[in-house]
Amino acid sequence: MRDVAKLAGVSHQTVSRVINDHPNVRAETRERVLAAMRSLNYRRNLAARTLATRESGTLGILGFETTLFGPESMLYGIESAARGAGYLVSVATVRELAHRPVLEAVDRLAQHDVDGIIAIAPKPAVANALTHAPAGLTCVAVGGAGSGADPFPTVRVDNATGARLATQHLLDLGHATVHHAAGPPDWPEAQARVDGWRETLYAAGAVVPPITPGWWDAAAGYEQGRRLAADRAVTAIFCANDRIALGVLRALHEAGRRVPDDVSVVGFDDMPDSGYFLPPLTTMHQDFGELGRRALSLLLNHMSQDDGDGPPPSHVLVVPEVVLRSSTAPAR
Amino acid sequence: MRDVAKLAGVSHQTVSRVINDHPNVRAETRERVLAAMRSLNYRRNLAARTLATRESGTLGILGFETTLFGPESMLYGIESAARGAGYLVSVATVRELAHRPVLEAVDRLAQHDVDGIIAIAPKPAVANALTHAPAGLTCVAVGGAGSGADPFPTVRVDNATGARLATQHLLDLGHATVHHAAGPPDWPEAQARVDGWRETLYAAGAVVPPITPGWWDAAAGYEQGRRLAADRAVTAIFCANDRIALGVLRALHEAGRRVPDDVSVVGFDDMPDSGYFLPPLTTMHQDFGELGRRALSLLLNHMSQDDGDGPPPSHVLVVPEVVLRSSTAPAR
DNA sequence: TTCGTGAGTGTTACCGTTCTCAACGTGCTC
DNA sequence: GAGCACGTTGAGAACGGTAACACTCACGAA
Repeated sequence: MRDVAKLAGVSHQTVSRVINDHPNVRAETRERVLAAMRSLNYRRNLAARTLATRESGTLGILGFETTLFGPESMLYGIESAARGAGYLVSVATVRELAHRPVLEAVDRLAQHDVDGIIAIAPKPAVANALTHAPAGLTCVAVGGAGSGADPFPTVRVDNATGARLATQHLLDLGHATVHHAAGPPDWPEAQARVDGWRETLYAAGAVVPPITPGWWDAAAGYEQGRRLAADRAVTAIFCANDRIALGVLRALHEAGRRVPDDVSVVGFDDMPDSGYFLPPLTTMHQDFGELGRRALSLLLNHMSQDDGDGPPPSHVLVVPEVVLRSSTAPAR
Repeated sequence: MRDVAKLAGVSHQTVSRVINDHPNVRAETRERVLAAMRSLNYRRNLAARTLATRESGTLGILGFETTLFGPESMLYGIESAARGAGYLVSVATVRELAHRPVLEAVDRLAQHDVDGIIAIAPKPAVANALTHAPAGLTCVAVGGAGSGADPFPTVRVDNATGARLATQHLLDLGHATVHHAAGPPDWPEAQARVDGWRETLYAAGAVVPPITPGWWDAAAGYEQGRRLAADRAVTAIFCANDRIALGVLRALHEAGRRVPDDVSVVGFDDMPDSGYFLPPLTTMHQDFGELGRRALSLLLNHMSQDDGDGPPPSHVLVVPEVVLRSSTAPAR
């Protein structure tokens, strides 16, 4: 920077002003400085800037170390949006969604002076830990299913509504009731899907079948599918996600129950290849990339106005949509 | 830091020495400093350290903005290993695997003073761009299929061998020949799989069926599957990855050709739920997390010895393994 | 004419580390 | 007992920017 200043015949401060688009610089001077910068191939040193301003131009993403489809695809949405806003993203993952590890991850990010954090927070432990983040560090939580009164902005999927839509779709097809292949009971998103499903059945005066605790993958879905396939009364199944649905489909197939002729199946997520399951899966579409972008814009919003207490945190709720394919059919 | 020094009754320099585990500090002094640090809840400012040392404690990952399974799951392997080594990872993604965007992404990372870069480099454009990275910035490429003589370290999957194993497995089952549902022809990894497949057929004296250009997803697999299903001579198909295999399975099913009774199918990748396809997919297992860890350790290795020209770059080659499930059976 | 005002620019301090080098014991060797 | 190496410590200068403030003009109003 000193070299640039010398070459342009100005002070380093003027160079700084040019870099930061300060208005009070004569156009001719600015040109001279820009020319000098070009000819010296000057690049501003971000570390020095960070030291002086306490702003790093970096955003932190707090992730969950696993191969769940949702969290992964969100990363790209966030990253590309962040790039557009001039930020780089750093990732810190936790192996376990517990208080301590999450705090440590936040700490790692804070130590690197991130300007804000987007936390993938599918379980309350993450959100709780977030409230203990250093003051002045803006956080946004995405995922999970909170009270809607969290002390920080959130972006969430309206899982209950999604589940209602899925269940109603099956009821509308004439099924007497709808069974549910549930996710892990300690995940609020899974619980919200159970709630939406159950409410819809109540409202329709349908029997509410029992559920068993599960997990998000096909293996767990297969287990549940075996249970459900054994019961000839089952004609419609709403699965907590597409991977579970994949397992359920296999179990039904092995039991000789045809989909959708004998049993209708609905998934949740609309992951990339669910249109190629056997049969192609009717499911609830979620746009995770969009979710990430929304989270980012929320974060930037709150970062810019975090002086004082500011307005109450915003809460974005995204409603999934039904994607009709071939795994559902009218009850016979 | 000044406060810590004052409280401990030493100079700031001594505090710095304690932080950096400099040997020449009296044990008693060190204790005093550590106590002061604890009581003041001192945290070293990384930006200042970066400014002084030009080392940021951050590693860059150059990714590809898409939902391909491999690249995604590598991230977690890298991140957790990096964490263990005391690094944070920053991610820069490109939308397009071309020269310019890749250079820009490298540039973004360089501007944030990353100490090294792991580039997901499935296509040569990435590797080429990497050679133009700023001098002194250590890079490692993972993926793709280079000459084995790249100027930087690489971690690669031995796709040709994987394809050979898959093809041989099908030949060993008694199939006269093996058809191939290929990936995109301009991706070296896809090409290597074609090569391995073709060589194996040659060696066995089997007919080499024609292939058509494809893509990595189930939709493309479905297209290829329809073509192959129409040909009653097809009894064995080696798919360039599991997603393609999913599409192929659907196409075969719709054509009334049973798997594995009429046709055997093998995939590549062993993605999480391929054991729950209909039928469960025999495939080539790749451990992407491990790939990421290998890449990281290679990077750290080369970073520590990058003074001078150092030794020639290492090249790691990982061989995939056959995972036998139910989509293959002896020819009838 | 005189003074205030605001645009344009420079000067100096400061952000929180590490690096370089000098200074001070202390114990050992000769 | 003098000289010397070495372990221990400190003072000051980087590192490369930004912030705060002072200064110089040109211009318009009093």
